[in-house]
Amino acid sequence: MPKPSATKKPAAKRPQKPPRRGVADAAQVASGKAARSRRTQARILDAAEELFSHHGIYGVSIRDIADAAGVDTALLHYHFANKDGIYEAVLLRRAGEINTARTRSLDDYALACAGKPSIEGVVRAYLQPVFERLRNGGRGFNNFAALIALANNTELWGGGTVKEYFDPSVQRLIELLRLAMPKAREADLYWGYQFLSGALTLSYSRNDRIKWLSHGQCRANDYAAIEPRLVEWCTAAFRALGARR
Amino acid sequence: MPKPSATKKPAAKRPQKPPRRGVADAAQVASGKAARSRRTQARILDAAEELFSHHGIYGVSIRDIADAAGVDTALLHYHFANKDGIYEAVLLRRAGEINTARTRSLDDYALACAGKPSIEGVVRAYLQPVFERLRNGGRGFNNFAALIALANNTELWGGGTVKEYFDPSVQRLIELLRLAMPKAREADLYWGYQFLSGALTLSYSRNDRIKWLSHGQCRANDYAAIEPRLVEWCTAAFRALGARR
DNA sequence: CCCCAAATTCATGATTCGATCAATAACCAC
DNA sequence: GTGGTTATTGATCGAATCATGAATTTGGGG
Repeated sequence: MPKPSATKKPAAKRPQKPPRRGVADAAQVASGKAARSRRTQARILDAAEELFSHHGIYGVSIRDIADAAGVDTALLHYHFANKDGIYEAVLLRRAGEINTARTRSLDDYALACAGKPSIEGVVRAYLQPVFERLRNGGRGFNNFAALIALANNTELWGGGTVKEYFDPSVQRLIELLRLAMPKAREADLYWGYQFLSGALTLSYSRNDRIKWLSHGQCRANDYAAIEPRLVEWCTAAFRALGARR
Repeated sequence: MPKPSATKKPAAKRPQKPPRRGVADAAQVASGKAARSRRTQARILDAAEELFSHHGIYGVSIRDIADAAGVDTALLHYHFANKDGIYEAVLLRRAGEINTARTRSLDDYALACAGKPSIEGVVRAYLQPVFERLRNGGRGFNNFAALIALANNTELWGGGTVKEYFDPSVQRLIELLRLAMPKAREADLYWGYQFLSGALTLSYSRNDRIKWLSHGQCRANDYAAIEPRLVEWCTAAFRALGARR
C-alpha cells in the first residue's frame, strides 16, 4: 500500500509564516527568529534530500530525517505538514533554479550563434549547467541529482508539480534542435531527447556498476570524463536520427 | 531506516522442498501438490513483480502482495522466508533467462558476421532480445523491466546477486564492440555502454513524460518505434565516441 | 521587563508492518 | 481408508510508522 498520504492532508497547521522567502539559502548566518527557522528548515531538507536519494521516499521514515537533522519529528510536521510535503519541498527547492539556468544557457547560446545553432552547441548548452553544478555544487546538489534519477523511473514523475519546472527548459532545447536539424522529423527530436535524458540521468544516479564492469577504469561520477563524452555521443546520435528518411 | 532486513534472515523454515525446479513456469496446469505449490509461488511473484515495479520495494508491504495474490501473508514467509527473499526471487526468476538470451544473440551474431562485426550489428543483437520480450512477453516481463529500471538507479544495484546474471552479457557486448572499433579506447567503450544502458533503461521504465512533452506524438512504451531509433542512435554515437583522438 | 507569537520539544495514540506459531487443509504413498 | 508430509490459513505479538496536541522554549516589540 503505497500510502497516498496526500489524500487527507493534515492542513499544514503552520500559521501564517512570512511571505515564504527562499528556504534554500542555508549557509546564512543571520540572526533572528525567522532566519533561524529558515536555517532549520534547510537542515531538515538537506537531511531528507540525502536520505531520500539513497533509499527513496518509502525507504525513509520521518524519524530518520528528524534524527539526521537533529530535531524532533513533530517539527517536520510543523514545517512541512507531512512526509509528502517534505518530499515536495526537497524537489522544489532546487528544481526551479537548475531549470532556469538551463533555459538561460540555451537562450544565451541562441543569441551567440545568431540564429544558426549547431547540434553540438545546443546539446552542450543544455548539459553545461547540470554538470557545472554536479562538479561544484557540493554534496547537496549531488544528492538532489541522485534523487531525481531515482524518481525519474516512476510513473508519478511527469505529472507532479515538478513537471512545470522541468518542461520549459526541455521545450526550449527541442526548439533549438529543430532549428539545428530542419529536416528532422518532429517525433525523432523527442525520441532523441528521451535517449539523452536516460543517459544523463544514469550518469548522476548512484549506480556505480561501470566501475566494476570496467575493472576500475571508469568511475561513475567522474563528471569531467562524462560531460565531453556525453556531448559527443548525443551530437552524433542526434545527427543520425535527424537524417532518417 | 532502510531496514537491512537481510541481516537476520529467519532461516527460511521451508523444509526440504524438491530440487527447487524452475518456479517460473506459471501457466502450467499440471496437477499434484508440487505443481500447485509452484503455481502459487508464481502467483505470488507475479503480484510482487507488479507491485514492486510500481512502488519500489519499500512502497509495498507483504500484506499488499498477499492480498493481490489472494493468499495469506504467512504463506509468503513460508515460501520466501522474508520480504527480501520475495524481492530477490522476483529478480532472479527472469534475470537469468533474459541475459542468456542476450549472450546467445551476441554469439549468434559473432558467428554470422564471421569475425567482422559492425557496430550496428552488435548493438542490434544486444537489444533485440529485450525488445522482443517487451513486445511479446506479456505484462509480466514489462513489470519486470520497469522494476529493473527502478532498481537501476540505486546504489545497491551492481553489487547484488543480480550482478552475476547481467554482467556476462555486457562483457560479451563490449568484446564484440572492441572488434568492431579496434581503434577505440577501452574506457570509451564502457562509457558508451553506460549511455546506451541509460537510454534503454528509461525506455522501459514507467516514465511517460515524453507523451506530454511531445503532445501525444510519442508514447513511452511504443517499442516498435523505439527499437530502430535506439539502434540508430547508439550506432552513430558509438562510432563518434570510438573516433576520439 | 513583559508578553505574544513563532519555533521547538515531549508525550502519546492509532495504525500498519514484518514476522511467528499453532492449527487446518490438501495431497500422496501405502 | 489411514498416516505422514507439504501447503496454506488464522490469530497474534512486538516494533516501527505517521500523526496530533499539549507543554516548553525562544526571540522580538511595546
